[in-house]
Amino acid sequence: MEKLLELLTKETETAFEKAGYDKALAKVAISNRPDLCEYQCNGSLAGAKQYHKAPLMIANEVAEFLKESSAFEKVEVCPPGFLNLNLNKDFLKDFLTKMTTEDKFGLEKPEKPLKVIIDYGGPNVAKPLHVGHLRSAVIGESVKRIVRYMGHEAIGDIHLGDWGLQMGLIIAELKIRKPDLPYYDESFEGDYPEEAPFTIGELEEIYPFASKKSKEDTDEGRAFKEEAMNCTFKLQSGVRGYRALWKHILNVSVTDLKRNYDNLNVTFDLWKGESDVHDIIPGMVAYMKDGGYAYYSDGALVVDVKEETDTKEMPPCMILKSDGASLYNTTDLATIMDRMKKYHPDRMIYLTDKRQELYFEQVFRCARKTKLVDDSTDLIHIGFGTVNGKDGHAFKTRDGGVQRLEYLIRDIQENMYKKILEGREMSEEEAKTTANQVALAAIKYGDLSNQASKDYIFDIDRFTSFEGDTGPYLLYTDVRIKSILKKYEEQEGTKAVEVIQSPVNDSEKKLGMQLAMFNAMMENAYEELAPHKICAYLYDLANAFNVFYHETKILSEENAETKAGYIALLRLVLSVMESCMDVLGFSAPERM
RNA sequence: GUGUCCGUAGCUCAGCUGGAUAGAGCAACGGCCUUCUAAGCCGUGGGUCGGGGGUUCGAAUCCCUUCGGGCACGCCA
Repeated sequence: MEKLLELLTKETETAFEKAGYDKALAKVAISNRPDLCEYQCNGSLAGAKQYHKAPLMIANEVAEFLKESSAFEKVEVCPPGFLNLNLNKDFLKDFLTKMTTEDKFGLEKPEKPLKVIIDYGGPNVAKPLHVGHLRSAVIGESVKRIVRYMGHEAIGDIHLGDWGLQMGLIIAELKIRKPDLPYYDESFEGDYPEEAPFTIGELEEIYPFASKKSKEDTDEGRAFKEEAMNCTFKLQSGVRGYRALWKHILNVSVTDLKRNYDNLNVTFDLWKGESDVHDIIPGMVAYMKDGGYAYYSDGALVVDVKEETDTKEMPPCMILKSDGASLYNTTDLATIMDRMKKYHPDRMIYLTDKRQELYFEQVFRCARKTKLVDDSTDLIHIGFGTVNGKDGHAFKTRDGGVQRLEYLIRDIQENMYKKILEGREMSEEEAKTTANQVALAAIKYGDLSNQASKDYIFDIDRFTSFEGDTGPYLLYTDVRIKSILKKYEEQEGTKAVEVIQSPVNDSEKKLGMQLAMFNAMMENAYEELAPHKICAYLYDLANAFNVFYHETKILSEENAETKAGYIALLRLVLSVMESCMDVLGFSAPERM
């Protein structure tokens, strides 16, 4: 269905044309002077020059025709030529009624649904998630849901870091710690144990230990690094025992990652990783050489991605290091090739730290130049800012270490649990479930309500506060509505028919107007891939509801029709709110 | 050096495809619960939108310049 501002613009367009002016001037916007009017049209000012006429005259002429429109209950001309408009109440009622009957509140379906792959998460195997992984997961999940909500096909891929030197480091260290395992014996032909020879806890300890050892500037350190590289080579060459050990590492790690992402209500359709494209890299490299795209520069194989229009320096995209080894570029390009072959997506969206912007520009240009993708596929990088602590610097624990995501979440959950027990009578079990739900909303809303591209301060006290522009506030509002609806059903049963009425008071109208913006807002959030727009809308909607709530006695309303109308309005508010929350990746409890 | 992003109230941030008096939240202060969850609502104070120039009837928004800060710039990811 059409968007409210489009419908209103149609009315003003007609009036502009009838008065003899270009309808392109007729755009209606939400008023920035709510004390004067609800909507405004500034076209008369813009058209003054074109028509050599005072804007006030144009506005007056247009206003005469606009008064015939049934969409407005007030049309006023304000010097120097503003058209101030107020919406007709029945027009609003009809619009809201239509919203309730249409799928997704009247959001238009795409003519041709796109296939979109979203590459987010990007954790490394055998390394615990830390705060830095939060944004990719939270924003990526929301972007995926936005794309899906708009009616497109979205495929989320976690894109694991599962193939590099890190794996060799772990294997080399295991070799030292558990030399009796059968995996290193290349003459071994029996079956390997099904059980992994380590736990996730051990794995998480081994990796940093091995990594540190390999960087030591001693004979032992250098020898260890060499052994790790050797192990990496054997793994990548397909040596049976090394592959089996790697599988164990992968399985143990993925199980743990799934658990962590589940806690965040983040799910992936594909659990692909760098290892999945290992076998197609040689073919891709040959293709780039044969096609004349790639050449050797300082020993490394590169593809030039500089364009004539560039004003900045643009280093070439490196395909192979001078020692012949592949690097991140290589697997990323091979992944693009693989995805084109298997899925042929219309878009690929990558979520990483914004510091990788130039890198992705190079990769995308290279993919296009070498014709791994054609013009029908968009490649998009969403670079997000850093999560900082209250001091404005990168988020750290009290002792200066990297904060594990799991612990951070646990702290916030406990914090919420205490607050809920303080404020409400609730069983311990319900309080715990509710606390986790509220904690998730606090974290996600705290993150998503900022523009993705900007750095932001992860202020636990602020995010977990139940006051102001926070996740918990939204949930609280949602719960309030549920509570009223529940009481209403106890009073009236479920058989009463509720029909939205024309608003009688100002706060009710404001609430309705905010609801009416839903489809335009969602479309805009999709176009800009900007979850923070949904957050802002949700907050405004919750605010509008709370004002309405305070001014209106709903359940004690004596006129049955009016009361049922309120209930219909509340149901709409609730379902719009919950749809928004779902797209953001969190939800509200029944009570809190 | 080249490029890029940012600078808006004491703090955290919106607004940036140009419109009237620049908005929220927090913090401060003052009101509102015998009535649907006060985790709420209403109100007060608080800003030469980093500085300077330009375009325009009109600039936080567009252009130029300058200051301050972040980040990135071939063998990391």
